Amino acid sequence: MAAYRSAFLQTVTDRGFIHQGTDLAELDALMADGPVTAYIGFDATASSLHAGSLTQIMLLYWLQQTGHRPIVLMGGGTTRVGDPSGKEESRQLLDDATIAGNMAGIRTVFDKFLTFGSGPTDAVMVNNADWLDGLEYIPFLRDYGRHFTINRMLNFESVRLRLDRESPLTFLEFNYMILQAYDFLELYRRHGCRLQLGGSDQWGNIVNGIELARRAEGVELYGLTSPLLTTSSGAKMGKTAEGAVWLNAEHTSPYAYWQYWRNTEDADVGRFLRLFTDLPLDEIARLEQLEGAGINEAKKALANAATRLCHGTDAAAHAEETARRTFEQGGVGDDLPTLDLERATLAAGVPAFELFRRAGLANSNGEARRLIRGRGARINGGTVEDENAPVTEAALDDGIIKLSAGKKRHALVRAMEG
RNA sequence: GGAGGGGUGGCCGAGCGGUCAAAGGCAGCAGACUGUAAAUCUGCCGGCGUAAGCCUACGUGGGUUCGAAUCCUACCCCCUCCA
Repeated sequence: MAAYRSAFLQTVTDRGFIHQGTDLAELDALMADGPVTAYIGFDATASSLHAGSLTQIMLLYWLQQTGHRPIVLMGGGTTRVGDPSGKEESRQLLDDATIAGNMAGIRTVFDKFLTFGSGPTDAVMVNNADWLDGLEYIPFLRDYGRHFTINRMLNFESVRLRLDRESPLTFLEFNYMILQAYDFLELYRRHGCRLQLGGSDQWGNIVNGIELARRAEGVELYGLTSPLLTTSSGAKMGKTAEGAVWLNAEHTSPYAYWQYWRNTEDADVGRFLRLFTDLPLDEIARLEQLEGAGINEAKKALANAATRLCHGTDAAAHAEETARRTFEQGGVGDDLPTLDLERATLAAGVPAFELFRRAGLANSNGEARRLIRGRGARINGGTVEDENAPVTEAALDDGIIKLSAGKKRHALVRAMEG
């Protein structure tokens, strides 16, 4: 592995973030020399980001930590176009209000990982709608269209994929890559941005931007991509039963987030520690050595560190404590999802299946029934035998009832006065 | 514009007048085994209902029929070939 002079390149290389890059030696010299401004583009198709974007977020995190300036580029303009991306269907177009709302949500995620401001290494968030919306067709074609040859664009993987499958690729989508290249140029002009980071699927777009800047401005820009991640068993990052693992507490609670990382597959622990935590590499090397059941220590360290970055020290400690009490002591922790019931309701009795549904451990009464019939449901640790049996205050143990669906999913029921 | 093929449950994909809430696979949930892991094996896997049963569902709207995912018809969308 090459040794770099710049802390950034050294760090991200050591941690496994780098898939490929342009002219790494030159970039290294540039970054060793002083703060460099770099960006990653995110689209505004959802109101938050999920764990699948974490690699990119961590790249920006390390960028800032090593003394450079991150730009978070929101694709407010390009979100309305849609990346070809090899998918069969063109992406659905969103309206402006939705996009604006999504951007605000995403900003709150980045606030956890980056320091925003106006200092030399403070992060900024910009919206490409700021320059894309005002583009005029003819001048744009004349000034920039000349730099793109169809011959080359047809060779990009995202395009070729669609053409090979003879799946229609609209001109709208085809333009996405031009607009994205233009983003890089524009960020260079406005913010002196020299580097674009992104997933390996963005390589073509990044190179396009570099190419365009060279022709239009005679300037050398750089690009780095990170590998596309899957878990060792091939699943996409950041997906679970409930869907995506979100990075904001409203969508995915810190406890659920902690659990996600705690349940990492053995084979992924080392890799994830390097990518998704800020733990020092020698500490990670030690954790990686653990074998058998000992590897659970490493998974806890992973969960703690990842949750701390995303939700803060307190939330991480809470989540860990809840997990400890719940799993290691068979007890309860206060971060567990909780259903509050009025005392009178509970006194009257609630059928077991209904209670499981209301506590969020089943999505429908039928699912709750099946869970119970399959002997996967427990109340205070005891298997529920009768799906219809009413659960009353008699089940209250120290003021709460602990419901479990399987070994991992737990919830609490509390009685409230009134 | 002409000719042909197709739109089925979260996804893929069978079914082509009743026995179809719809084969099979994937994903998911639960059980066993474990270490809150993976792999493996087993069960479950539209909604409501204790149940009988009812409701919703096979692109959309009409229709034929005792009965339609299956037949007819109009419309929408996708694909292939020809111009």
